[in-house]
Amino acid sequence: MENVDPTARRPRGRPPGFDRELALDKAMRLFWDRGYEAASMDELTVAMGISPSSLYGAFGGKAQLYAQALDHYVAGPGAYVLPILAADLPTRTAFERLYETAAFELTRADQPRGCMVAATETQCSPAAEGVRAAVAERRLQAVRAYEDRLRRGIESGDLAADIDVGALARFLMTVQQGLSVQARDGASREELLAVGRTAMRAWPET
Amino acid sequence: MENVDPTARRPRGRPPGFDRELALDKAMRLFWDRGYEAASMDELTVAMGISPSSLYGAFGGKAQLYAQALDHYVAGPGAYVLPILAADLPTRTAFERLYETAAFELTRADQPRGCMVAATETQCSPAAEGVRAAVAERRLQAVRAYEDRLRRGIESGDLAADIDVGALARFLMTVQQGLSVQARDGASREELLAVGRTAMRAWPET
DNA sequence: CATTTTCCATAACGATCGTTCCGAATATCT
DNA sequence: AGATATTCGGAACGATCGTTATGGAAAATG
Repeated sequence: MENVDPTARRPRGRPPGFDRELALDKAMRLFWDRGYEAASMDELTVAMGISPSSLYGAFGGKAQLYAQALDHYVAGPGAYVLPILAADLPTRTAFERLYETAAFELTRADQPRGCMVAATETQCSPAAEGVRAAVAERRLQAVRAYEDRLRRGIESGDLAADIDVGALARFLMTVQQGLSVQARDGASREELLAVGRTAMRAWPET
Repeated sequence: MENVDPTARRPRGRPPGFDRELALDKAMRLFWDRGYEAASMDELTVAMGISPSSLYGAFGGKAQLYAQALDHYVAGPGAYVLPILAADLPTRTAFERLYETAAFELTRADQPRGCMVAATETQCSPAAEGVRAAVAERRLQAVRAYEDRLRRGIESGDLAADIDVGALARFLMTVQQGLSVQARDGASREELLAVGRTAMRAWPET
């Protein structure tokens, strides 16, 4: 934190007239709900409560705003994933909890449905290819995080050493992606929970 | 078939200068690759080899063209699903084969990657809400087809009568949707096959 | 209070969006 | 041949896209 001290030296000119974090949060929610291309600058500026010139001054442009909104998502509404993987739980329990939490988070009434990363930006115009690639990279990171967690499970002995870590991690991610589509299509929390429980039946015998 | 007879009576005016089915096929591939909104009329007319006026005359407009392209997909590249469900196979074998075939179809070099239905149009501008709803309805139909197949399995005795048909069907569909995202992200055929095999471990004991 | 610096609302930009209009082309029917 | 019917290519439409330029308001410093 900085600049919370009222006596702190402020820069020379007129101070910004909006809360940067709050504006970013509004942008995140619109991108999350609509996707990158379907969220227009007009809608963004209205949602954020700022003018185009302010948006460009503070964030750089639409693509850069999306990138920051994506970070804001991963650090905010999507931040539930890593702590569950990092927690001191049996490996199987960790993924059970991951799906339970996902079922809850993907269907919250106070948020757009689904995940901003899992199943978005799979199609786009050539102009948005950069954004698509950035989101796809996030998905790849998630698979790698799953793999790391599974390897840790093997090391700690609660997962057989001969399992195909890549295949299992990719399967677990596949279910997450499918859950996100289902959530966007209006599936209920209970339905997602049932899907997650069914998926966990694929867990390898120890 | 009709109008294959060369002596058949032609309608009054100038005959169309393009093959309607072929043009629809080209449109389908572009929509399949790009999604509805990211495929522009300009690109569509170029890909189809016709002018905007011909497109409107023959298909009605962009949204109607998409609807017909979606039918064309389901009757064409996406037609592999229903025969597998209808085939006289053990229920479990049917879904094993479905995933094997999906892994093959979703990664064909001569087609856009992924499925045109499974994980597309989950986000869009308000103007395209109708298209989004139409694709979502197709997804719902697929889940229902899975449920029907599972119920048939219970009747024929190769599936326990007390299983949660809805949950299992939805899980199977969830995996299909996730596979489509993976395919679009560049996953290999072998990786998708491995995911499918892993998913089938969730199959209930008989 | 004057000056300096920054912010921001508005308007305008060129490009592209989906759609429509119009004249020329090409067929059949009388 | 002339009238009629249908299609086609291309230009043009209004709307909206993301972005930038302009100019005045606001709040700091000196």
